[in-house]
Amino acid sequence: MQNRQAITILAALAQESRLAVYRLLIEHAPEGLAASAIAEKLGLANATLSFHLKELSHAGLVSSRQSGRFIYYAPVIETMDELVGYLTDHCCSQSAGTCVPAAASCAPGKRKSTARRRSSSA
Amino acid sequence: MQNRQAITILAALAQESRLAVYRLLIEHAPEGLAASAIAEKLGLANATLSFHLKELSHAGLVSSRQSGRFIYYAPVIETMDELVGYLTDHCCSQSAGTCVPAAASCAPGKRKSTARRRSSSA
DNA sequence: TTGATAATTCTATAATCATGGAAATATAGA
DNA sequence: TCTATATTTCCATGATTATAGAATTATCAA
Repeated sequence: MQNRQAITILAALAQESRLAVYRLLIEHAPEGLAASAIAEKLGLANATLSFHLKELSHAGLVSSRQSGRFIYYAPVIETMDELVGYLTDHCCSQSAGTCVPAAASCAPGKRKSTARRRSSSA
Repeated sequence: MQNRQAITILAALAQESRLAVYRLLIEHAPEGLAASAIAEKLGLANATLSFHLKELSHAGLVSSRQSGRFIYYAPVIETMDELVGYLTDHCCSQSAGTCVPAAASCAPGKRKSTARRRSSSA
């Protein structure tokens, strides 16, 4: 993960509406929700939601797929995995202490592998 | 973790200078670095760094302790732990898939316990 | 106390971002 | 095709944020 990408991801999540959207989509992972359903559940104007979904997509935090007239948005868990890794990268490397690297995941049924995760995880 | 706190933490990290400060402090966990050392390493003006350190402190991402004329700043790992938990909370709860809850940690020597972590971790 | 160093606060400016109405685009069904 | 529905883009407005010079506060050593 590059610095600029991490900033983009963090900025995407550091906003009330977008964080609510993301967490709602996490609940509905992996299939996701249609934009109209998100707008209704969170009480957001269409234009506002569209703006925020674009930000989340651009950050790689959500993906979209068309199904008829609906566009379904779903979270991309790998992105969160990588972000957490980046944030705690090289932890304590300049110190004497031993360190447990970070990991984050939420994969339905199967655990998606990323560069950094706790060794004992399945 | 409350929604507002998560926003504060994410916003604190979603800025180039602050993310650089945080990652630098992570490297130097757990003892941290003096403000002057941070300013020098990252090439930031004193006033600018002070502004950013206040944001990071306010978010609970760093702590400070005075030592003579120096003020040492160190990362607070527990905050990152809790944030990651919050971000992937209730993952897939509205779906059929099984789900591995998230965890993040970087504790020198000992693993700090938080509300949510992978069950198999030490 | 005096001088030097460390860090913060004050302040103004420039830049970026969130919001939603209105218009435009896309899809589906009849 | 025509109509209804789903979503996005355009645009203007208000609000928030980053930056650093200058002044201020705090600590130490002599």
